[in-house]
Amino acid sequence: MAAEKAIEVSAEIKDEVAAKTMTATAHLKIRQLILDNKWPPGYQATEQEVASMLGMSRTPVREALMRLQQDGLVSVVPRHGMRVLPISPSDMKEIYDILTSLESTAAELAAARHLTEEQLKGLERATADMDKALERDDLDRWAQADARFHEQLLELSGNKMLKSVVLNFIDRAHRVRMLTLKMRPKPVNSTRDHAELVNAIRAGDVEKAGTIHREHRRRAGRELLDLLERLGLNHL
Amino acid sequence: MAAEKAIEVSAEIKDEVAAKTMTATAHLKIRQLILDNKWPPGYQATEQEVASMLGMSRTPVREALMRLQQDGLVSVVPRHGMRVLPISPSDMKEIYDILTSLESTAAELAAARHLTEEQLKGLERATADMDKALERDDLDRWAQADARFHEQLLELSGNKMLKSVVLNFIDRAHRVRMLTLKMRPKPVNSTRDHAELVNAIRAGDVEKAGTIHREHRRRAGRELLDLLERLGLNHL
DNA sequence: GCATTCGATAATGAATACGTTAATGTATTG
DNA sequence: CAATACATTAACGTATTCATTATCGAATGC
Repeated sequence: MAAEKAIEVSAEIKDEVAAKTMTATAHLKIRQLILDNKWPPGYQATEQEVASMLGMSRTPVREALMRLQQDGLVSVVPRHGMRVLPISPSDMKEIYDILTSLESTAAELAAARHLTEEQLKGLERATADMDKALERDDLDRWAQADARFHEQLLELSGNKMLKSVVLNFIDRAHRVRMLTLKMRPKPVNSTRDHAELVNAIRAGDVEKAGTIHREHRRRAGRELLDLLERLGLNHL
Repeated sequence: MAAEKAIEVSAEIKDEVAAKTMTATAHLKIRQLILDNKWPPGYQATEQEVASMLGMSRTPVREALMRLQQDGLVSVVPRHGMRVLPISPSDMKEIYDILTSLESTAAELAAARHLTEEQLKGLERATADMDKALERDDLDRWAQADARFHEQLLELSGNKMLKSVVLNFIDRAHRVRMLTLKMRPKPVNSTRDHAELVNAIRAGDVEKAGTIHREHRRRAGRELLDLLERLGLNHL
């Protein structure tokens, strides 16, 4: 009875992830389905349905769903199965306040470490890629480079726990950011912000690195929230 | 064969938590055993052993252990069961950097909300209790009041996700803080800091609220790390 | 005596089985 | 006709079973 659902699981996703355990596989696949909007906000399915779709038993699916619930991507309510959580503007505000706080701390930590040019290389490259992508109006590539920049920065902060928390919140916001990517003003000054940030980090200017990134995130958050409000988008 | 372990599960803990599901029960009980240091850092047990101790099957225990792993309290390694994670000084630094960042953000958010006296009541009471406890040299009670203060502050920030992240990191650091509570200098200026913070929040002074709390946490973190280093405590 | 290989053991990851309980639809009653 | 009671069903939570595989120890060879 769970044979087909409104949204089918594409074959690629079904096989490409050759992970270790079924639980890990289930977690990865479901997460990807959600991030890619293949399972849109509000999408519901019972444990058994998900299990059938993924070709495994309920046990690992159940475990994966519990993890995803902790990750803030789904909610699991008895008798109704899992449900992909929609993101409201107020959720986005919460997320952006957290990201602003933690990422600027990451910038400060990175600046305090007096990194070598070698270590800064990754940030430089990502910045350059963002620039290039922007020139070509290739927003998808820009987003990729931007993501790389942020991940590098987190890595360079040296704080592993901070990194994993931030990556989780980036996941939560992913869908909304992708959906609005092409609606918001081109991120022209984003590149400049990033370049300035790299310089501050290179100079070991903790204060400045933190401030630049805080302002950068604040602005981005405000723009995004304004957009959501203007468009009346309430649950994404 | 799992009948008795070096460390027995006390009867109170075994029964007092009458939660809904076995999984939730297991999670709560194990968490409590770890926070109370009944299962000290490095403590190991197989799924089956834990299940026997808690009087349930492996299934809910397994689920609980996965959650606790995400919470950063245990690690689960195949064939060796769960292991209570020790906290190193470098872990403590990571945790304190995160707490400093997020809690000062919480203070800023609270200040920005222009709270009513009614809402500030909880903070006032907690501060007063800290004072009283300190006068009586009752550090346990002081710690309780301190915890209440921080939880109230998080609540007043209005950011639920931030609150839950912070509470998780407070959990991770709990053991170390309790162990060092009586070794570090009496938190005499802590009360003053908190009173000042409440005033800044009352006045709606975002900048000041953030700064005060940031400095407060930074100082506390430094003191704690210095202590750990002086005592050569490496895994708690 | 020490290292290595082989095999018994046990712990895990996953599937399955089972009892409980909430949701749904039907029948009954006012 | 509306509301309530009841029966049915299915989803879940947990226990149990099963296959796989790493680990530990003993036996063997050097």
